[in-house]
Amino acid sequence: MSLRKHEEIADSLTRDILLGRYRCGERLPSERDLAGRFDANRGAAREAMKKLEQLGLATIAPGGARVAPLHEASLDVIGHMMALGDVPDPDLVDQVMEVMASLVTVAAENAVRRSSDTALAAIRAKVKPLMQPAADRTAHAEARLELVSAIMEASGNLICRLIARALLAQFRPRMIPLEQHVVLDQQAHRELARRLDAALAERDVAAVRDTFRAMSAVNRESAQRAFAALGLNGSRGLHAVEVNAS
Amino acid sequence: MSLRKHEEIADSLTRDILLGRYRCGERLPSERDLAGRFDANRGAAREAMKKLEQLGLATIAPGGARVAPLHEASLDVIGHMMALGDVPDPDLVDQVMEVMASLVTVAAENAVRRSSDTALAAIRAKVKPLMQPAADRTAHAEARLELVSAIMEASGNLICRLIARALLAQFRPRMIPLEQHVVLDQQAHRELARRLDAALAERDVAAVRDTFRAMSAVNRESAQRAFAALGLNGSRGLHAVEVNAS
DNA sequence: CGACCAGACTGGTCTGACCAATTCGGTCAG
DNA sequence: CTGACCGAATTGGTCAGACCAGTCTGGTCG
Repeated sequence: MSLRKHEEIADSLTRDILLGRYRCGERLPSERDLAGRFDANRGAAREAMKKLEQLGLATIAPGGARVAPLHEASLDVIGHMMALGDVPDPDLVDQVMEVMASLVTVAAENAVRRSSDTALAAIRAKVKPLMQPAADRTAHAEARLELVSAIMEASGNLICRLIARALLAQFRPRMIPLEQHVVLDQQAHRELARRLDAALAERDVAAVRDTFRAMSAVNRESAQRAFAALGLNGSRGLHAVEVNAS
Repeated sequence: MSLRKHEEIADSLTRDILLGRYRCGERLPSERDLAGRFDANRGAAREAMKKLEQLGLATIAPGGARVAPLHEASLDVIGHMMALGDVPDPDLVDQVMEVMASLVTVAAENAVRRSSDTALAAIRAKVKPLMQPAADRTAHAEARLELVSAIMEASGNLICRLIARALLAQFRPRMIPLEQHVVLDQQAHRELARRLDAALAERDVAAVRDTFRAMSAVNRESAQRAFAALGLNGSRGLHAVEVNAS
């Protein structure tokens, strides 16, 4: 058990809430109660509760802490939601990829409009590896991520960067167990990369947008195929974690 | 001074970091030092540092805490960034509105595709008020927000909802001082609302997308006009808060 | 049956202390 | 003079115990 006490408590409570063992609005155990139950200091229990509040899973007030509605949680909960099972929920993964695609498109439009020629050339350099047959799966994924990072950086939109970073930080580690089942349509991807490169060269905003949209569709489909290969069809777990109003 | 000690310390440090008084990578004062400087308990200083770490503004490790690169911060920093001056930075506001527009579009596409007829009718009911001359400014803004909320809820994309909620929670309060200077092109907006209503009725995804894009353009322009009315042209403060790599 | 009140309970804060790891300074060998 | 090296001071991490103000609960009284 390398986890510190407050992490142990926080993880346990997080799981319990996300799995619906506490209903929304219900009272959570008191700090002293938790401290006793986990054989820990009250400070540890307190820190755990703070963590839960930071995640937006609980509102903590004098008199007692209560479970908050899930739709008021922080963005950081999705990492915990994806960690509930040994494999993340397919629907959730698709939602993350959808939002990521949208953000990348926004960033790309800005990058195309605002970047200097040299900055644009740097981005195109990141596209190059995607136009050639990939050495292996992870190398290809790595190249795609580098392209996304470059575009985010060049976009000049800090909000975009922050959200994308937060999403990827929670998303990537949870996708590792799936990586070996992802079969990307390399040929289609190479063709799209070529189109993207051309669109960037001409600073054709509409073409860049459309190409990214197509790319994201390919990625999302391949991810869902990976889930299917594991015998998981969509719409599975998100219903258990009901998004109920207060 | 109704602020508690740890809030006072955290706010002070947050300002100092965001204003660049501490460089990225630089060491922050120790907890004991802060406690002495603010005449507070070490627990208060500790809590303040925790808050900074939660904001992603600092990485805190045994041996000392250091300032983290801004682009690795949490989404919650933008609220603090917008609170740096008496009026938020125009560029930052535009970035937030751009991302929001993108998210709303994504949500709307999903809502159109996935909603039941009754749910879609509920959304169209939120569009109705926007098709008529608004009673006053705030009522119109309120109506737009309700529409966005309804679309987010109907989208079924939890990530979208969480991000939009987090953004709006930080965005709205900071825009209050600007509200009186915002002059929205009511006629154009009514026309767009009509187009949106028609597109929703026909479940025309492309039309919905285009209409939202146009709406967001109108909103962004009117916001920037409000800044111009205050004598603030774009590109002002974000350069002071340089986004420097580690 | 409802209003009300006291006591138990809760989170918020403070004090003071100890530990392990990291920093930082000076020291000493090359 | 430079470098490695080592120990003391400092740092964050944790713990224990205590008090306060506000909330909540359960029983009592009208």
